[in-house]
Formats: sequence, structure tokens, C-alpha cells
Amino acid sequence: MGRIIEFNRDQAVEIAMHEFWQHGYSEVSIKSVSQKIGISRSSFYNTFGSIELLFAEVLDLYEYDAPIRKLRTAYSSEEEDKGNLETPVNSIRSMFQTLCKLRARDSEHRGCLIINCLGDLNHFNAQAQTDILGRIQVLRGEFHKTLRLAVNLGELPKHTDTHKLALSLQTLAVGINSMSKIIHAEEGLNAIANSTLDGIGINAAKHD
Amino acid sequence: MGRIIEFNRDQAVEIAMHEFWQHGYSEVSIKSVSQKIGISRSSFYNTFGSIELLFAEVLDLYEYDAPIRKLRTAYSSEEEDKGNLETPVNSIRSMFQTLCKLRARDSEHRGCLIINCLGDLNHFNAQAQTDILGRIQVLRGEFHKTLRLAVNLGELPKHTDTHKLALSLQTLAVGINSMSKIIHAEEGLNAIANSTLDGIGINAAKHD
DNA sequence: AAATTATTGTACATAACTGGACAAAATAAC
DNA sequence: GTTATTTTGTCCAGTTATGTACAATAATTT
Repeated sequence: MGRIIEFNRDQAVEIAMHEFWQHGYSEVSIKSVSQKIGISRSSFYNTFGSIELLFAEVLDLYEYDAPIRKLRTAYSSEEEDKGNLETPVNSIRSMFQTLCKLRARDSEHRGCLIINCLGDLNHFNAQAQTDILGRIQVLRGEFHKTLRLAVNLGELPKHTDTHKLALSLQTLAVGINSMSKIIHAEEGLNAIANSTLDGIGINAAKHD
Repeated sequence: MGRIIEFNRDQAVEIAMHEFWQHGYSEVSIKSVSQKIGISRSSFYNTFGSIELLFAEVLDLYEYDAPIRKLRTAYSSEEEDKGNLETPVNSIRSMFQTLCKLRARDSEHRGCLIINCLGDLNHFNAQAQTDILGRIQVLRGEFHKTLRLAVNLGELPKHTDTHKLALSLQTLAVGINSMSKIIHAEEGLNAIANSTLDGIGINAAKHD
């Protein structure tokens, strides 16, 4: 058996995520990210293979903790009985609230890594572009699942065009992520989110 | 008197605009843009000075024809009398319609040059960053002027928070510009725009 | 000690570009 | 022809980074 790996690989991926998020994909070189992680270029190649492969891992990591992952997308009778669950519509509202909070608290105002890639698409090869666009599609699918559940549970009208609404929600999220680079106050971002959500029918919970 | 300039300078700036718009700021080198224009590097330096100076000119040109420039922002009793003017709210709706049309018709789906810069901000020096952010602020001011006029003309309620609404409109525009890289159909973009505008109180004209 | 794997540093050839300098050639008016 | 400006190409020194190869060193187990 040989030498074991010294550095924490997961932590290295997190450090890399921050670099890509802060500086943009094309400004991060193998040299610079290796320095940030604290390893040599040779070790980088041994561990990650290439910058592209590392970046794909970074996107997975980023997406894993994205606010949209907390949306309620499925019906579960067990949890329904417990009365623990947030309604689908409320989970959308909460998601936007969390999003605004995270962006406001980000001292570097990095916006959203994935949406930043959308604005910077020319720097990626065709495969990476396809990956990024696909992720954005999948994220829209999360909105869609939640909306469909809301319709099924009677929270939204039966005739709701869930595709269109999912698109509007994603457009709002894209806008807020981008504007968060300029508008730093949480209440400002919340104001945008709330007025638009109210307007498109994603209403705050009513208290009985 | 010496030799006159051979190439059309205005046309060169347009070609450069397209390059920056298509490829992103940092992918455009002096060498590549000189080639596209059809001049030597030496002539480029003689004419434009630097890539930064050229880019500032490009932003001016881009902004000059931006859909938002067509918003109605001022009261004019002459034109009011002629009954020619679009109402402020209608001019906002038209603006979004134009925006969706332009983006859908763009075969290269370039989005918006200025908003792309927002996602790519790390590639600019501090001065250029300030310039870009300032332009985005000015563009929001255009929305704000139109909204204020709409309130003054009684088109919007007196208690309308025009600052917040301008922010929401800009967020929507940012979202649509970005999404237009994925959603290419004009009717898809229009659907997003219209549902959101309806929801935040920018309603389509009512016919008497 | 031998085998295995991780880490490092170095060398190499390559790529792509930059700004500045400079001079020759070209173009226009006088 | 002279003057003035534009265009061009070339050179230079510099920058930054890349992927690959490779060998030495280090760390772990058997």
C-alpha cells in the first residue's frame, strides 16, 4: 500500500467552488486554484485530472446545497398526517426568502454560480455548455414539480399553466441572483421577490 | 494634409460591438477584433487607443439603441394634445414586447450586452466595473421616470412605490435577457413578460 | 527491504497575446 | 517635390499559462 492522500479532497472542491464563484470560470487557472488549495500542479492533475472535470464536480457540489433543492416536490401521506409539511406554495415563498437572505449575506456578492455561467457561456466548451443549460432545465423542473403538487393539492387553480409559471419563477430567480450583485440589502431583494410572487399568484400563506 | 482614414470608424465600432456581444469581453483580443474589422493592430492602436477605450464606445453605441430608450419619460403638452403618445404604462409594455422580439430574432441568442457584463464582471478593471454598474443604474432610472409620469398622469395609483416597481421591472428585464439564451421562442418570452407585468400592476391597455 | 502510491519540482515545447518602437510604403493636398 | 497623416509589418521583450514527462523524495503497508 502506498502513501495516503494528505489534503482533504472535499475541502479542496469547496475551495475551488469559491474560486470559480468569486472569479468566474475562465479566470481560474490550474496554477491559481492549486495554490489556493495548497497543492502542487502535479498533485492537482493526479487528483482531479483537469480543470473541466473539477468544475463539473464543483457544479454538483453547488447544486447540492442550492435553495431550490429545499422545495417540496412530492406528496407523502406520512408527513402529511404529521402536519409537518410546508405547503408547496409556501415552500416556493420560503425558497425565495432563503435565496434573498443568502445573497444579501454574501459579502462578496457573487450572485449564483450557475446563472453566472449562463452569462459567461462563451468560455465553456460545447460539452460544458450543454451541462450548464441542462442543469438550468432541471432546476426549472423542480419548480414545475412543486407547482404541479400545488395544483393537485388544490393550492393553485386547476387551470394553472404550470409550465409557464415555472418559467416565470425561474426568470424571477435569475433576475434576483443577477441583481443581488448590485442590490445588496436583503429587504430590497425581498421586496422584488414578494411583489412579483404576489402578482403571479404565489401568495403568502393566509392565517385562519 | 495626409492620408485619410480608409475604413469606416462607425462601422468598425459596430463590428466590435458584435464581437464583444457574441464572445464576451475577455475573449475579444486586439488581434481578433482588428482582424474582424479588417485593419492591422497598428491601425487599431492609432484609432482606438486601447481595447478598454473601444469597449466604452461600444457600450455607448449599444445603449443608444436599447429598447429601454424608447420609454416615454416626460410630459409634453404638445404631443399630449395630438393624442399621439403612448401612455407611460403602455410604453413599458411595448418596451418588453420589443425586447422579447429582439431577443427571439437574434439567431445567436446573445442576450443583452450590458447584463452579460454583469455576469462577467470579474474581467473588468475597477473603472469599467463602475461604468457598467452605473449604466445599469441609469437604465433603472428610465423605468423610474416613466413610472413617476404614470403616477402623475393618474395611470398608476398615487401610493405606488415607484422605486420598488422600477427595481422589479429591471429584475424582470434582467431575467428575460438571461433566459433568452435558453428560451428562444418569442411567445415563450412574451408569456413570462406579460404574466409578470400583469401581476405587478403594469397592465395592458383597456379598450373603451 | 520491497512494493506501492502521493507529493513535489523541474524541464520542455507550445500557445497566445501584449505594448511599444520604428521604419517603409501608401495616400492626399499643396 | 514636400508635407502630413494613415497603414502596414516587423521586431522586441515580456507575460502568463498549459500539458506532458520524468525523477526524486516521502509516506504507508507488507
